[in-house]
Amino acid sequence: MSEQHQSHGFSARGVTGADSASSDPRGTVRDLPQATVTRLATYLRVLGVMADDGTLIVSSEELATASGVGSAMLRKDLSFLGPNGVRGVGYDVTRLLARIEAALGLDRGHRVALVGVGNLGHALARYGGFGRRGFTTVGLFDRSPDRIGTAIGGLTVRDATELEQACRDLDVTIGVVATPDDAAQQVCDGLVAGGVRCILSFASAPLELPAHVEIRRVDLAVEMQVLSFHSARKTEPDAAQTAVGLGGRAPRRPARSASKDLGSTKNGSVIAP
Amino acid sequence: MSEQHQSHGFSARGVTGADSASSDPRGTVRDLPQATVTRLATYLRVLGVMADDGTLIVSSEELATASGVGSAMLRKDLSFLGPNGVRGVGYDVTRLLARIEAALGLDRGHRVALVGVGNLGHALARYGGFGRRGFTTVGLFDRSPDRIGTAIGGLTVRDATELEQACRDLDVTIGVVATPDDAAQQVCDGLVAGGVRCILSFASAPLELPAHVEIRRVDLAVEMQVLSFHSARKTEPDAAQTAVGLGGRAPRRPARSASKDLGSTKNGSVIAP
DNA sequence: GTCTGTGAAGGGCTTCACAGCT
DNA sequence: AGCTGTGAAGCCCTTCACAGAC
Repeated sequence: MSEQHQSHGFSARGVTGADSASSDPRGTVRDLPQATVTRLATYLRVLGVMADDGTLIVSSEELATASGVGSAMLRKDLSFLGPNGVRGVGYDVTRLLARIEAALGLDRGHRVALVGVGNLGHALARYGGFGRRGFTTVGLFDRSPDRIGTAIGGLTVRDATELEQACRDLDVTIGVVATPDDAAQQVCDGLVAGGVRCILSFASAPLELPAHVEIRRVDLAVEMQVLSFHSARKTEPDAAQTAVGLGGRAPRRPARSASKDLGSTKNGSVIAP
Repeated sequence: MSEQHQSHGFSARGVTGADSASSDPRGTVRDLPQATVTRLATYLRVLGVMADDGTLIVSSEELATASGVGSAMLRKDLSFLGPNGVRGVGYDVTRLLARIEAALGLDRGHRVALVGVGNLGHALARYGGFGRRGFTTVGLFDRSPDRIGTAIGGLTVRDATELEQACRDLDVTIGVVATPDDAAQQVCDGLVAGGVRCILSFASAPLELPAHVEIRRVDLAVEMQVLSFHSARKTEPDAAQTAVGLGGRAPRRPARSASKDLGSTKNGSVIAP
């Protein structure tokens, strides 16, 4: 429906749909590159610290450095949200913060259901991180009789068989799966049946879901194995490399997230400079 | 140094260094695309299940489907390890498993130090996932007097001030940071000083490290916020979409990892089909 | 005939470099 | 003069389609 507008420098394949291009008068934005979405969350965090410090204005260079990206990429990321800065000056910290929050939909508040309160799930339930920035945990579920009925962080663990109905009743928007692999698919099915369309899974099992459900997986085993590869690439080399690594007291380099959808460091190379 | 060899269809920018191209007679492989490394870990898991089931031969189509990727991509990924299959037949499960394990350096065994045994760290310490597949947790550290001296999963929590020396003594190859943000940089410095060159961080603070240190970050807040964006993109739309979502009982779609370095689903689009 | 291995085409993301506003 | 916003170039990755081995 409607017409392409194509107001930005990219092609038309972002992460939204329907109309493409810019942002409507209010906060919502249409069509952001996947990689940009991931980084916006990073900028948000840095901006939060700056706001707390009382910083009022920040330049793309400063914010980029603090976020561990290049200033050009930062500017392009922000440009997808429409004009956000003042040329010759910089960005208004508070305004930019609000702009990104709106773009990520954090201003609507999210209701989170957590399934599986074993080792990891229990830690997540008590983890404050979910509570902040617009996320509220509204339900805990497990299938173990030992855990059902126990209280964690103010919530009582419910029977996983109630999951579907509870998701509807509680109006859950995001489901977090922290169960063993063998239960993950079934749990996801329950979440989806309950109307949940966004899932964060810590199970390593591959999951099948309807196309309209968005899933993100965090697999610790994969992360460790990727590191293992890089470790191997540093331990056994045919010499030459440590020479470089030590020669000039290698300059510090900002860290890039592993969970980003794209380009960890930026180029994929990890060889000595 | 040395010469480029360029035996594969890609350009010369993989993730290793020194010589490029193929694999030496033994297991080690030089120059893999970052994205391929991440997926190899996924294949490994699926192959493990198949091996346990007694499957002897698997085709690229089968393995790809079970891993949630396209068969062409799977074949290209595997081709970086050299010839692994038999044309007209498929891949020998056991052999491929061993090949990937060797390529990821999992056959050397890794010694892991975990710093921060609070909420999340405690769960990770007890999490069996690290223990399997060649990873051995050899040290737990924290700076809280309440935790130092306690035992978790057979290990005693040590004072974080001992970190640097302990990393040397224990020959730690991978450090896991599960501390609060304000301690993360200091902990990383300690790990690096102790000779650790691969770090997995759960802190959301950006970290600065020497260029020869590989870091991967898992940031739960970022994951949640990315989901928030997608949730917003599904909740408020201008109609038209639910129609599609329900119309044909949307076919199941394999899940892609969030923690991959590249292309979650493959295209970045999340609009209705 | 079947299935692997791979050049070539296509797409998305990042980097560069500069136009444009203050 | 300074800094943002952005076309264009380049890079890396994915997908296609087929040559090649069994």
